[in-house]
Amino acid sequence: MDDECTMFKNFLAENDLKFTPQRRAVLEAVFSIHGHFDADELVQILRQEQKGISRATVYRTLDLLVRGNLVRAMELGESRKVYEHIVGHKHHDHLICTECGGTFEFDDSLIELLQQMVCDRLNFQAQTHSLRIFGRCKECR
Amino acid sequence: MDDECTMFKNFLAENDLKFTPQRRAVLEAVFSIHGHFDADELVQILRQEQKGISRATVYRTLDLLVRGNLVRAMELGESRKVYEHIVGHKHHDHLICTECGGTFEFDDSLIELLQQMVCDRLNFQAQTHSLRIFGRCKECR
DNA sequence: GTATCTGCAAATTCTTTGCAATGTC
DNA sequence: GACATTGCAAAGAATTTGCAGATAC
Repeated sequence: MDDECTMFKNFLAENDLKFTPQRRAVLEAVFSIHGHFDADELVQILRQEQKGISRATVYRTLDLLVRGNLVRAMELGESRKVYEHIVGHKHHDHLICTECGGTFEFDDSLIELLQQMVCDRLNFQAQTHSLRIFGRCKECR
Repeated sequence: MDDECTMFKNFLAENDLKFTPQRRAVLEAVFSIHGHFDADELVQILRQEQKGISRATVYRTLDLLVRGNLVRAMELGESRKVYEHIVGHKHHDHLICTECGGTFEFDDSLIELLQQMVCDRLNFQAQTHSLRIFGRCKECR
């Protein structure tokens, strides 16, 4: 629980940025959510906490967290961006139900292999990937 | 070249929609582009053709083309949506360079297999997928 | 003829930015 | 004390929508 805080502080220090109460609050909110969330959900959570943190600060901090590799940004087929924290959350991919909009995570092991093969062939240096499989979930079939 | 036109007409007829000159123009523009494009590029092309087709119509028609399975919509890491036509364009995935923003297509054969495995396990009925590998391309390394 | 289309401009949605006041190191 | 940061409100970018007149079938 202090892990991410230290990481964030380090990232900030390395870039001559400051660790403010607002940034701490956003960080805590982000790590209190166990799944996906979007910027607005974060704003709502922080609003409930009465900390008076502005939407602009949420966006700005989210950007820092992504750049600091504490948070991953994704598009799950919707228009707005969706985020999830990285620490203690291993990489996974998504099944997205086109009927109910639900998302389901799955682990990839073969994909890493495949990624390697493709990249070798094209002389590409892979950093990360995003695999989304769209279809109909168990319930909606 | 008439293929997509027939398909689109069929789709429209099936849904009690009309085949208008504007829709024909958008269709032709879409199939005149051989790679990815976004809504605005389409607007520009049509503007050059002096056909006076409005931005709203472009968006509306693009939506129809996607629903009619003539066009695929994707997000390649940018904020705006990117499209490509489907007919005569087999499915592929993308390598996206995080440095220069370039995109490179590659074919997937293993992925289909992997998709099947994952879906069987989770009782999910796959319709399509999108695999994006982010990293640095040959030039940018 | 009638229900669908179109263009227009206004509205939405999500995100970013300029600025003056404030706070961190 | 200097420079980063904040909130606010305004600006932006991409897309959607309401409406009145035009049009395909």
